[in-house]
Amino acid sequence: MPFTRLELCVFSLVEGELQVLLARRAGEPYQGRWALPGGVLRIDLDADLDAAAQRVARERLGTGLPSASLQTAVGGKDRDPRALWALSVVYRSAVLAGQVPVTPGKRVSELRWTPAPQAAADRRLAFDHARIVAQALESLRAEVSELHFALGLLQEPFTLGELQSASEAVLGRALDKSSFRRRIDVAAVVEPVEGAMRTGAFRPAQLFRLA
Amino acid sequence: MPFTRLELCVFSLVEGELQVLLARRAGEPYQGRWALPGGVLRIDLDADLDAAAQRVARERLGTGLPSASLQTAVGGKDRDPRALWALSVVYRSAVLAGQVPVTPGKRVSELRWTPAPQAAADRRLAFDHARIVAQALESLRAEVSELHFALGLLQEPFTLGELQSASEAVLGRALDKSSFRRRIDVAAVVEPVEGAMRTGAFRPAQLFRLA
DNA sequence: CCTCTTAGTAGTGCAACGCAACGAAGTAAG
DNA sequence: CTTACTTCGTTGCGTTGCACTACTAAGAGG
Repeated sequence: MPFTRLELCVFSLVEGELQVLLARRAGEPYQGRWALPGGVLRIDLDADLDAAAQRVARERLGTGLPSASLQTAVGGKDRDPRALWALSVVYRSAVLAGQVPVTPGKRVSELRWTPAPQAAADRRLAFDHARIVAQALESLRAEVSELHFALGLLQEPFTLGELQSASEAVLGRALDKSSFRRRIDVAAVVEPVEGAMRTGAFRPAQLFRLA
Repeated sequence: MPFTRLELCVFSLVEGELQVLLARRAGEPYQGRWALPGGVLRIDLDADLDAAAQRVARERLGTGLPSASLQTAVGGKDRDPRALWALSVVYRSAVLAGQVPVTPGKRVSELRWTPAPQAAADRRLAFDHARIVAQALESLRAEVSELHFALGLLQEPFTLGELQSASEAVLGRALDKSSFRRRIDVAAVVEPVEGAMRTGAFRPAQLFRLA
């Protein structure tokens, strides 16, 4: 049986930019290096993979991740110095950076938000985690392109302007306002919150929630 | 460490229909029932997950699967009577039914091609394999919709008519000829084999291969 | 009242798609 | 040889979808 781990790829919008959560490793191997938060699979504690992801999140980040979902699996020799053979199940999640209080837990000395494209290309990341981030980022972008919004990236209710800004941050490019609204409309992915408006400096905007 | 297996979801076009390969189980558990061919992960034999998929294919089906690729992973309690906790890595592949000589190997008493939508809904399949087939079918259809053709489903060279028929068999619906050819053209996914034509009962057709 | 900024809505032109029809190239039958 | 039939491959056309531009709407602040 291989050494079996679970890694978390947690995305968030921090300062209007898509960032991924990295953990500084408190112990060997790769002590002091940045890596995805993760832990070993515990068949005595976890009912299934989803439960394992929640447990690992609580242990490493001090919080659960309601929107976590299975991303992929990687496995092979020489992936981890602790074992001849290592298998990693990768979970992906999107959270509100301000809302979810991530605090360094067991085996983590520090947590940091890093711009996602930068982390995906960072060769200094421990293990093969840069490749894992790259793949998760690609998959997140594909979903946002198809208007399957990552629940958790935005707080409900939200305005269409906020939804568009979030999509642009994920995709890394500007979108056309009118096209975006038309696609949102035909896809019927959001519904207006009757009577609720976001008031601010300028014209109030209709608030929406996911349908 | 969990009990770690690898399952194979092998698709093919048999009699113009998309079918999936099922294996009748020779031993317990679920003896005599139909299931996806699979086997335990062997860290002493496999360099990585891809290599493990090839080894399992050779042991159970008597042949390798050049086009196999990772599909997903499932894990949890009570998935397999042999262990408290079982983790399955799922591989997906597409092959030419006639070309690949599948023969029942170790722990398999019989092999059978079953229409994919039927297998995906068959509650009599062992373990949670019906759900796995359903998910793999959905993913295969998404790829064919985007003209990322499953290499292996067709023998090269092929005619555009054959490619369209194969796509229709996977998707389970008819496609428009001129639209299909236009999309193939702009995507530049195939190139003509100069001078090679398929002769048959009627007008010969240009042969193509993947670009 | 005017200006600034953001919210939201047309209009417009191009590209893609579905549908249908047509000529081309071969076989098969009379 | 002529005709019918089948598949291959292309073309034309109406409709739909999409991106881009430009416009109006609504509130804040001077």
